[in-house]
Amino acid sequence: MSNAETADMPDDGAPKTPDRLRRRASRLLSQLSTRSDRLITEGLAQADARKWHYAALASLQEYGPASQAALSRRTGIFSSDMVGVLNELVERDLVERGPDPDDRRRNIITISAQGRLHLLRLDKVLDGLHDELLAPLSPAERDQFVELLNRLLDHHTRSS
Amino acid sequence: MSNAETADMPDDGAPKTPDRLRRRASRLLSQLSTRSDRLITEGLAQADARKWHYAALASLQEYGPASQAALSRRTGIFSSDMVGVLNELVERDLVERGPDPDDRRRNIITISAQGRLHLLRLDKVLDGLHDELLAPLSPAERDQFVELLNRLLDHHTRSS
DNA sequence: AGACAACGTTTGTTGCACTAACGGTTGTGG
DNA sequence: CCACAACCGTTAGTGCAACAAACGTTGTCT
Repeated sequence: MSNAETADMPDDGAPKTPDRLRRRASRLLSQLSTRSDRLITEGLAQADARKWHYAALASLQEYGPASQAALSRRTGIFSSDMVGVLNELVERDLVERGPDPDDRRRNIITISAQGRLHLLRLDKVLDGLHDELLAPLSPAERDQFVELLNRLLDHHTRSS
Repeated sequence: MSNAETADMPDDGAPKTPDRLRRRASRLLSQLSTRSDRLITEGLAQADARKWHYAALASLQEYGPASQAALSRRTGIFSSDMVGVLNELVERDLVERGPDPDDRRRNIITISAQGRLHLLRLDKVLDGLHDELLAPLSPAERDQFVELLNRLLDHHTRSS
């Protein structure tokens, strides 16, 4: 009976967030994630791109040509969604999609010169956006934040 | 020409995530958030609850009876969604919804004894789930993680 | 040969964040 | 007093991301 405010005023003034909610990592994560998502999505839209474009291009750049299935596994994008992403990338001449002569089930996706260039541009854009996203954190804190996220994500992807 | 693997093997073996993606906080956030969301949602489902139930009950417990609009502001739930949440809570006798005699536009929502009890149970459930969610982190790291999240979220809710 | 798995694709489902519009009510300015 | 804006709760609907199901095609294994 000592913790709750049960005074006469039932309402507003300062509509503050309950303490319980400010302590739950799950809630903070989902709230922050939607803000972050919106920021990134809008930022990339001005470069005529989506975050999945970046994921696919980055994967191609770092690991070389790959099949759509391999791309799906590396980026976490579902194959069903990968189709559309690659359609858009092909449309923009950022990648090329050709049949694999050794395995006619597969397509081989290759990044183009324009694709590499576009990837560099997107890197710049994302650098700026992340500066905005992580603005209140010092460089050291940003690194630790990323490290904690990676540890958590690794843990939850292994046991899936 | 020196960084990409352009060997003969075009494909799998170890479908690892590109480095670029492992460094972007936005991506880590959204990936982790979906895992976390699923974990919490499934866990709460076994207690016949959703995360929004918790948010509403917590807000009522900490700040006392309130109108639906006030609840919306405090929890971040949209009024349009609040309707359904409260319907479910009323159905379970966890809250009571009555008209405000002083302002006939409003409803006054009050948490019931059962509601308080249910909230305690949910706290226990969430404690367990967060133990699972934050498993790889030490207690100190968990605290710092939550603090960083709060700082970021505060920053991005002020400037909205 | 035949069973089975992987590939790319289409289609559809679910849940969430969010917008738009509504009738009903209140407070405000003139 | 009365027009008018602002707020309330509610309904309906949009857009998008994460995912599931099924398909025909192609490769692999025995």
